[in-house]
Amino acid sequence: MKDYNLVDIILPLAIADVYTYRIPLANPSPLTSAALGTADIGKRVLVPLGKKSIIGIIYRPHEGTLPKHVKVRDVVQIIDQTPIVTAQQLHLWEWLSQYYMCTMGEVLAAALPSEIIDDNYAAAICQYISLPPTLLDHHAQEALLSSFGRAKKQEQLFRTFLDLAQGQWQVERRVLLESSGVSGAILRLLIDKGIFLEEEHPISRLRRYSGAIGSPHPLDTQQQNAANAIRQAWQDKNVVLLHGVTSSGKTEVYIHLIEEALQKGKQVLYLVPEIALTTQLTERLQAVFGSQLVVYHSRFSNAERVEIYNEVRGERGDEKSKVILGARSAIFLPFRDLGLIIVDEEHEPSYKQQDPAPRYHARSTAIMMAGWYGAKVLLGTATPSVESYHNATSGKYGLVEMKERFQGLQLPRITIVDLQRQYHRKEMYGHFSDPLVLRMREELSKGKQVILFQNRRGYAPFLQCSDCGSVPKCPNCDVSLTLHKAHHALVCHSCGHSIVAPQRCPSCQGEYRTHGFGTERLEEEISALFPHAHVARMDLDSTRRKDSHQRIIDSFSAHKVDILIGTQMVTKGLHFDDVSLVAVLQADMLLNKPDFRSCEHAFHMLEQVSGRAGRKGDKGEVIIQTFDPKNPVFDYLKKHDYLSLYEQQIAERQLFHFPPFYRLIIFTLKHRDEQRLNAAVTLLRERLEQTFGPRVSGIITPSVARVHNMHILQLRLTIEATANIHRAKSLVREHMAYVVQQSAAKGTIITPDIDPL
DNA sequence: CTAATTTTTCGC
DNA sequence: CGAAAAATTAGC
Repeated sequence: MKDYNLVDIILPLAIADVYTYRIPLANPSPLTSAALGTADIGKRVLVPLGKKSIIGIIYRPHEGTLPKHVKVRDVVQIIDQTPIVTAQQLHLWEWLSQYYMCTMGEVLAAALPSEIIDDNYAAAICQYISLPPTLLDHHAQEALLSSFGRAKKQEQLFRTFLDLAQGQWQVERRVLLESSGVSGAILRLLIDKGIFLEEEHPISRLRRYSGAIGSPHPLDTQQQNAANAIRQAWQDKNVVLLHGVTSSGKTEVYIHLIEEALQKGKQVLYLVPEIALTTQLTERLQAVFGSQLVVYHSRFSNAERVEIYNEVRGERGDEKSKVILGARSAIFLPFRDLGLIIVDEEHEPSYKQQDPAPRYHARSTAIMMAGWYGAKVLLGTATPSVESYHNATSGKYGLVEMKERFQGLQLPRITIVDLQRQYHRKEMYGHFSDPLVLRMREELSKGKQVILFQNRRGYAPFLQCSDCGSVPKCPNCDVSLTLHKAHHALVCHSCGHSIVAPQRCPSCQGEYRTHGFGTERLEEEISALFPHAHVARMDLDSTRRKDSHQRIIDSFSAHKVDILIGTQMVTKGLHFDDVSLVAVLQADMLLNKPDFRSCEHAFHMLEQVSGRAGRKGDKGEVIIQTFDPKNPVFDYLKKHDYLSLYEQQIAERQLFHFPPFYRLIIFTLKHRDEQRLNAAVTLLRERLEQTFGPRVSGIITPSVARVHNMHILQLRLTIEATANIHRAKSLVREHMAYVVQQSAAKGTIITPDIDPL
């Protein structure tokens, strides 16, 4: 007769499998019976691991036999009264670890705020002092005051309480002691006498909106039609793609659909690519949903994340936390009644987590979740990803279009400037072409604002000695160092390594010349060209400090700044009424990436930037400077013709075996030692080729072939979309396991990236 | 992830 | 040659 149960525990570590532990049943000692509740799935447990103890999650009862060499140990403690991870969450974790080829532990570590896993989980407590019911009456209080007699301190304490209580009959303990100046011992005495009651309340660290709540704006005809079409499409499809041009008023459509989900008692998950960049959206949602809205992203403090986690999990009927606005990691929250998931700006690459595993795509994951929860998904964007548009036109998703800008706003006029011609004719001021300078002058003199976009930070991407031609490189990575003039530094944008910028070439004493330009350089040129304009720069360097990002936006919004220079950051959903001109200083970097998505990405980004131009009244203008004016992307952009771009892209994707017709897996192999790396990549290629034949690429040298002193090589596996992907992945797993076992390849780190961007 | 164990490197 | 540093592996 066995006196224990075996359970599989997920540990928050990168270990390949779940570990099995025993839950003792018979003859519990007083200690263990107190520590061991029922071992339900989803509860946290404290288990021994090596010499230490660690918290994990009960995953399932263990089935089958264990390998001989493992000696099963006992669970130390079952931590929770009720499970903190729902069955649906565990299902999600399972799917993620299978699909994206990572361990359950890696998913767990990403899914739960670390404070839930670290033992220090208790909510912060605030102690309040209140009165027993018998003393709530005024006469009873007077009678008590006169009975204090010689006990002056006690009387003083009680009077202070009455002053501070102000009808609430509740004062924070700390406040009462400080303002009465009485010692804690006196307070304890009165509590023991039954004159005061002591209560503990958890303090909330959530900054919950408490301002006025308004109703949603009424929808115009186009918005009304869109909302109806979406409802209609949801009748027989789970996912609808809402393709609406910039400022067609998609947000109000979302708001109406969210309201409907809330009325059915459902929760709503509203995903955005970067929560820090969406103050305007947050404010709008708060104005409608008030305290029902919570904002969640991974940069919140752990305490806040734990609190949101618990509230989302809260019991049915709880009026709070019904709408969760979050970045991609919000998919991990313990929803009870998820009815709607909105994926705003669905084309944004930041929905895919890149570096630490799990390398998941929040859009794909949201669509899977919707199936399990019986929820609906709305993908919204002005520039759909080729994948989503393909799914929509092929009938897998519903498709709803909004083609007019809200209140009859016009789409901006787009002008392409040929840089080669401009340089040839010497019609350039630094990096500004004549036509651009001219248009900036005109707009600034009219009191309008200008946004300049350059997707590169720093002063110059590299220096070169004019005598010997040497270029300062990062000692740890295969990249040149970027000059940051303000800090007199050369910085590696790959690993962050930074050195003092040398005045002259250390080997030949030659002078350095700068090559290329970043936002910092533009800022310098602008102040020479427009000495009277107020200029601000928004990039990673100027927004390091907390709130500095918001401060730049606020001052630009308040028109304290005339010209805003920035990287990608300025392209994201901000609305400024006075911006009449947006310029892209050099589009070529976007176009010339060796990547099958570069054309699509360039279109997304340039279309998003253009969306910043022209709000009220006039038609806005966008000037794009490029050395490649004949690139077809510009024709699509000029006409705001997404459809033609899509048709051209999808044809190319089919022709060259790319998604959505084929699935990709990219293997990145890293090793400090180049020889071992070469051995490993050759081995892996051989093995893969045995089962996948010509679907395996040649060895790929990435554009940065060494980072942090690790050499990097890649392989790409191209699998037909119709193939059995589970079978393929299990073969891939075998090959990877085999290669890292071989002594010639020892120490190679192989990371598979499923559906790479 | 941490701790223990094995391998490599390095200084005298 | 032995100590110190780095790499590797086990943990249920």
